[in-house]
Amino acid sequence: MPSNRTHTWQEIHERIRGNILNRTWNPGDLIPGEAQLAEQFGCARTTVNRAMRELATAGVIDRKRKAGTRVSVQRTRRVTAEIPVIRSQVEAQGMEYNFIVQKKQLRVPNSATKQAMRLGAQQKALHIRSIHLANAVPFILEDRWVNTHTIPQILEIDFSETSVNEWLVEHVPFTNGEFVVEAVSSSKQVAQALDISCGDSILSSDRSTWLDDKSVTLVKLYYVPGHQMVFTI
Amino acid sequence: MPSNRTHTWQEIHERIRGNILNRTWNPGDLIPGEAQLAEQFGCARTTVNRAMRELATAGVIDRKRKAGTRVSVQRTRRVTAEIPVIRSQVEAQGMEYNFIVQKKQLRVPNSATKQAMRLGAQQKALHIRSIHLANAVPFILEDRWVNTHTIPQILEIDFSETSVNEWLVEHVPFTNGEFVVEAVSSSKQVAQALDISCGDSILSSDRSTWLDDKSVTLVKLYYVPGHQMVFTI
DNA sequence: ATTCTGATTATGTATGCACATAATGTCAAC
DNA sequence: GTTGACATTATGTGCATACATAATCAGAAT
Repeated sequence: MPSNRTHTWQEIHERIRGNILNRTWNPGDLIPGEAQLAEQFGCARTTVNRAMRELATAGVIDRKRKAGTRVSVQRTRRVTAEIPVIRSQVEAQGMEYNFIVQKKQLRVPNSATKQAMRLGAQQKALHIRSIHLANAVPFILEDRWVNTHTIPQILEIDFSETSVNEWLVEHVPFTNGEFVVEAVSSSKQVAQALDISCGDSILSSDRSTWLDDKSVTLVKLYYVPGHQMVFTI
Repeated sequence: MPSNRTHTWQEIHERIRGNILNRTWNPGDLIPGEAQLAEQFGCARTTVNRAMRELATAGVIDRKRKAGTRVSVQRTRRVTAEIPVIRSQVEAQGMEYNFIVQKKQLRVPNSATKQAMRLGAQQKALHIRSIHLANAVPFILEDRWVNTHTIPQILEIDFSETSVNEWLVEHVPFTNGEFVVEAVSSSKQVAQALDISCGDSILSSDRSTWLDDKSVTLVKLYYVPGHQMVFTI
């Protein structure tokens, strides 16, 4: 037997969204107030409020106190994607994952990196370059800097079993970060590491993560040609 | 005078997040139950619930009925970006926006496109190719298919003033979609349109949007070399 | 040992109410 | 006409309570 509750917030969410999609209310239109909708749907204002709140965070409607709620006009498309740990990404495709650490040294980075990580002129950081393999074939080249002032314990870790990537995800939290994607032409060095032709068009991503105002790590990934990043709208 | 309310859900949100970041609770750890936290913070369970719900949708914690709440172990990085209307993107950089419509014809698309839009063998669709300019310099090449069965009214529109892009955003809602990014080597045709060298590495994005199970539009954008897409984590 | 059943428990959500807060409109004072 | 005080209003949030639901566990039946 179904619940005797009149409506769930999700139903209201759907009905409001439906009214928007059916053009009952057009972009820019003022939607009836919460109290009014609550009466119309036969439920509490709280319930309508929750449904509306979710719609607002999804960018479907714009809300302002006193002014009321209106259907968003410029619905900028918000795309999202889950960036998985590389191991999962490989194993999800039924391939065997491996990695090789090419370099690992504590040194003073170049000025661009120093600036990006807000390091002092003579401060060193841990530089790690590794290749991620799928079924023994190069898949991603990783060039990483780790701020040893923020994460001093990383110097003690042996990275022959776990990749830096995985260790950091497991052990180091971060508060915010940035992820930049661009297309580059593979340099000789990158081409050799990934076993591709020099000049091939490949995706590269730069990720920087922060623990409050302290930089944690700066990673540049070079993907093999043809790699796609999928986002949902 | 401050409110005599004990705590806002945002404060609780922050305190819980803080406890996670400070490693008071480690990844995988079980967090005290809602009732317990409510007592500890001196507020209603509803308030704790809301804070926890937000943390859960942000991917910081995992919740399961009866099992309890634990700090997420595999914190897959969820990145998001707002993809603006191209005009805004250009004007945000203080440049003048213009566009040129190169082609516009109703015809039967190739099989890949037909499949992607779930069109019948002989069904036609509107094909529009346009160039977006920033300060009169080519910025993005757009290759678009519009499903005229879903959006028949588009055939009546004059696209000399507004771009297809903008018209669709304004007038056509969609329920879901996909956004794929990859790096490609510019073909002769693309290079000529964007006024770049053939073979340059450029970003290309494919966006498909749907109104329930009916395809709305399929757009391929070719960006100018060096273009970056920025996401926040 | 295995399966089934029911109790227990943590999260999920609806409701009525009260009050907070921002934006807006109104109206009087100047 | 401009300014400023005040009422009004729609959204925002907190609380106590009640009940729903999924997962789990313990113990009984087989």
